[in-house]
Amino acid sequence: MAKATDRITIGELAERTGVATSAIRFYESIGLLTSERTSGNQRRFRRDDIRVVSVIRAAQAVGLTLEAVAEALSRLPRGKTPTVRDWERMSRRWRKDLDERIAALERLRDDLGSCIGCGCLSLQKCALLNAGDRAGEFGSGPRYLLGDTEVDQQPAGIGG
Amino acid sequence: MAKATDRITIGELAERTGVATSAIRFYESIGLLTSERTSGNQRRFRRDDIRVVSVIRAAQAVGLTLEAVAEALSRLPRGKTPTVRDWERMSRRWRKDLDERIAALERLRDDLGSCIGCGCLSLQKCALLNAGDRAGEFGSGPRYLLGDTEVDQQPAGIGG
DNA sequence: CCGAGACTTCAAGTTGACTTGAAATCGATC
DNA sequence: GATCGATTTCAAGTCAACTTGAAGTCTCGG
Repeated sequence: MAKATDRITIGELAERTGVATSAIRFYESIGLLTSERTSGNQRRFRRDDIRVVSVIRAAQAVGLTLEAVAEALSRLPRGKTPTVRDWERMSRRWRKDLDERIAALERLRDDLGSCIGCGCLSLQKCALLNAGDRAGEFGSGPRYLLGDTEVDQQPAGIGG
Repeated sequence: MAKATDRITIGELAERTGVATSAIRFYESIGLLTSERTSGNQRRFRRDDIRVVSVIRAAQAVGLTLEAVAEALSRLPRGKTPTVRDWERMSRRWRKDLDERIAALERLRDDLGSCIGCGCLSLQKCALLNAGDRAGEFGSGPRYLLGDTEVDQQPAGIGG
């Protein structure tokens, strides 16, 4: 599989994946993709890279950073395109992240719900607001809301 | 309520909310908070602002941008601290966002699940990967994975 | 063999939510 | 009234994930 004539241009890869060429170059620059060059220095990707790019986007959709994707891809045999088995392994791992992320949001939703239900804004029990008011005692803000799961949400401040 | 002696310094507000003073100044700079000044030009916040900051953080935890928070706060009577009723209104609205966000992630999880279950990586049916391979026909990438809900995920590129 | 359009590199810009640093001033305490 | 930590302003830096622009080169259909 993957004959030499199978090579595609960056434009084709972009079209097939719906990802901008600039993004693809960026992915290559950080090592998520590799390519060969024509005699005229133009990139030629393998058809399989369509799948790699799709995997990257899927991972991002799950909420993973490109760094995490790189980590996952680096576990594959050198430069190999993910196979069915590889994909299964990855998606299983990513699913765990997804589940945790969903759980965190549901936790938050429930907190919101109890807030609405009990009118606890008076700062006695409100799970959301109380975090701020207890900070004086505990020395930490509402951060716990961001989930202590290993989903590697930003460490302290919300926006990196 | 809110006597003149009730004013707190930025440091105190920071400590009580677990938010850095620089972040608080930033919030004020974009109009999320207001303060008065001492004769020596130092900020003095109202005790109530602890709650405002907590609301800001809670909103962020729900996934809202500061712009959205500003929008929500601007609906309050001029410069008023959110009351129980205000908070209920806000949290109800935010909950809708939360629900949509959760739904999007669950959709994604289910797609992942069917992928894992059916070994469809061969690009026949995989909801995640197929998006990339069908792009040639539809002219759009795996973007639908990012959710078409009004949750205002980034429009096209993932990282704005 | 030519021209249009795809491709190249590299630096700089973008967005959101802040943080960091410098240099100066304030204010509470001894 | 000195001291020292807290506070001030403002510009610039950070981070992720790209995008944009400029200026030049390649490729392919006719």
